[in-house]
Amino acid sequence: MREVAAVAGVSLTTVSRVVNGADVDPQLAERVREAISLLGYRRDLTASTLRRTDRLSRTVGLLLEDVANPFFSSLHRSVEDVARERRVLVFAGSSDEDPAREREVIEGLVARGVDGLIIAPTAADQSYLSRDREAGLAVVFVDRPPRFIDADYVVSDNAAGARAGVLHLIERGHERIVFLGDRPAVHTAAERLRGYREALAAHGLEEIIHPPLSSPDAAQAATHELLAPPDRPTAVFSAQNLLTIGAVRALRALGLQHTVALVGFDDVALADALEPPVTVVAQDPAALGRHAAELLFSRLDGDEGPSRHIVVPAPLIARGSGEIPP
Amino acid sequence: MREVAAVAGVSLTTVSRVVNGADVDPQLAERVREAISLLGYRRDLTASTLRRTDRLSRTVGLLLEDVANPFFSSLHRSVEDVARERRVLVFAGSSDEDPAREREVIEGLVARGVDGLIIAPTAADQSYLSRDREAGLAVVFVDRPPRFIDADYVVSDNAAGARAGVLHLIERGHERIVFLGDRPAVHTAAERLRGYREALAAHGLEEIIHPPLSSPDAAQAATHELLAPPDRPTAVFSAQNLLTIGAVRALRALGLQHTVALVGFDDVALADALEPPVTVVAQDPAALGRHAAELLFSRLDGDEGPSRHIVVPAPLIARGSGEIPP
DNA sequence: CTGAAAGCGCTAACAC
DNA sequence: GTGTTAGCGCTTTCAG
Repeated sequence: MREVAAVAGVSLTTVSRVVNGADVDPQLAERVREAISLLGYRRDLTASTLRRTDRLSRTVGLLLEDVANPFFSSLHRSVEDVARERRVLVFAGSSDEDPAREREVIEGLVARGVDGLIIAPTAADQSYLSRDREAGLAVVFVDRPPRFIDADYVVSDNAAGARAGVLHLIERGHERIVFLGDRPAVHTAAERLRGYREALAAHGLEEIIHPPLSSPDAAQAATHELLAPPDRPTAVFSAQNLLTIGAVRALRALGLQHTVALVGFDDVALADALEPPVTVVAQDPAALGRHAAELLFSRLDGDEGPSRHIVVPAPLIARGSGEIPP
Repeated sequence: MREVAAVAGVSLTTVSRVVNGADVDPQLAERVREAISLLGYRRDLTASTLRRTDRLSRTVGLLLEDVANPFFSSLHRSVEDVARERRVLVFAGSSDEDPAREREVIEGLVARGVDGLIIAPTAADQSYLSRDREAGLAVVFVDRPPRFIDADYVVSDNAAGARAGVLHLIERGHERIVFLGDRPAVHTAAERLRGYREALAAHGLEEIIHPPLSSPDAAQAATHELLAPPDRPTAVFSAQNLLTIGAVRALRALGLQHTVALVGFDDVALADALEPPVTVVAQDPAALGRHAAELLFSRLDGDEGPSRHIVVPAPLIARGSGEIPP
């Protein structure tokens, strides 16, 4: 920048003004631009951030459970799209539902001066962010609400979606419906379990809840074991995309895919091309991400209103597997 | 930091030394640590980066075609895992195969002072990065080699994988094998097309190449149209994960999934649970990402050797759809 | 509209 | 081992 100023024969201030699009004499501005392209100069945004009054880095952090899970990766993409319109870059990271890892990544993000954070929280408490929020950090939670801190969040309507999925089975005559889910310490898992319970309770049916599962393989093994006679359940409700994949594999391996009904929470690629196609309660990860990002940027734009909570519906998509009779 | 120094009754330098783990009198260090936790002080890495001699930000940029494509998102995850071991954070972005967007994102990344870049290139020329590399930026290309610049890269063995996939069909007696692929301007698409051609040429068979496709829907429509009699092809080779999804849907819609053979390049979730299960040439996105990240960090660690090129094999996984006879 | 000077939060040289 | 001083590259007063 010093060189640019020297070549253009102006002061550093003027170069800065040109770069930032402030009012500058057109002739001078032109000279500066020539010098810039001549020298291949590129502004150092790190230094800029350090000095500016607003301290903005045009950078946000996105902490998900796993960037490789299709649900989260499509959420990620929609956040990126909103950020891009504002020339903001996105740090992405995975917590693997490990609270220590969550904190570690977030500390790193904050230390690097991100303007805002979009977090799918897994820790039992996010109050450690309060101080940073007071210091101007914008924070929005997504997929799950935060705990012990009042903040914006965007979630799917997990309980209602699960309830609708299970009622769908009950209405078709199923009475023995097994629930496959993640650890209920996770908000989404707990809510989906609640929906399942409410649906069963409304009809006086008995709960069949498998202990928490966390991978397709575990879900496959669990399904395999649960579907052994006697008293075989007539339907399976799997509360998460990866678990649905395991359940599908097990049903197929047992040759029961046309016998035992299946409804999954969260859509899965190719679910519509399976035999039978899989009925799901479809989340809208792109909408979750978009809303979260828009909320975040509205805060960065100065919106100081009370915290906002958006609930995105999760509609049932009947495709076949959920319509198998008992 | 000034406050910390004041509270602990030491100089700024000492605080800096404690934070950076340099040699400090244990008693003083303890006082400093107390002051730090009392004040909730967190080092500003932006300022640190600006001042240090090595100018390292412990930050890298990852530019993919689309962070939401399962192939790229799992590559992303493995890059994150390698970076995490070094406490390096990852910016992720999508180019959508748009060269202008590629440059735009990369400029943003460089302006923010990333230490290195992992790029799945789509532009016709990456030589614009030369200057930054001379200035110490580490750059590794992944999925596709760079153009007009000599640099490290990690790719799948696209041609050999495609050749093996097509030969697999030929060996089973297929003579009319259609190719569905992306624009051949993209390296991967061109290589896979080459593999297809070589396999056919070796057996004197005629090429049936559909014009470039870029979405599952387009692939579905194309497949639908191609499979109309007369002269219906007896096998389909789809050269990309999203295109395979479209092809599967079309075959199913036509009721031809057990009649027309299908081999896809790149694995797809639930491919093994389809009816019939889909035979694929499986890429290893995690290995691509891991190698790329390790290469990048070895450069950042000072490796100045000649550029290295890693080719990851893409083995065929026979599952059923590729073994349907003509 | 332009320039000189101060300083963002930190680390590096150097002296003590 | 520790403190003092200078300065990374930029933006922001404040004078002109």
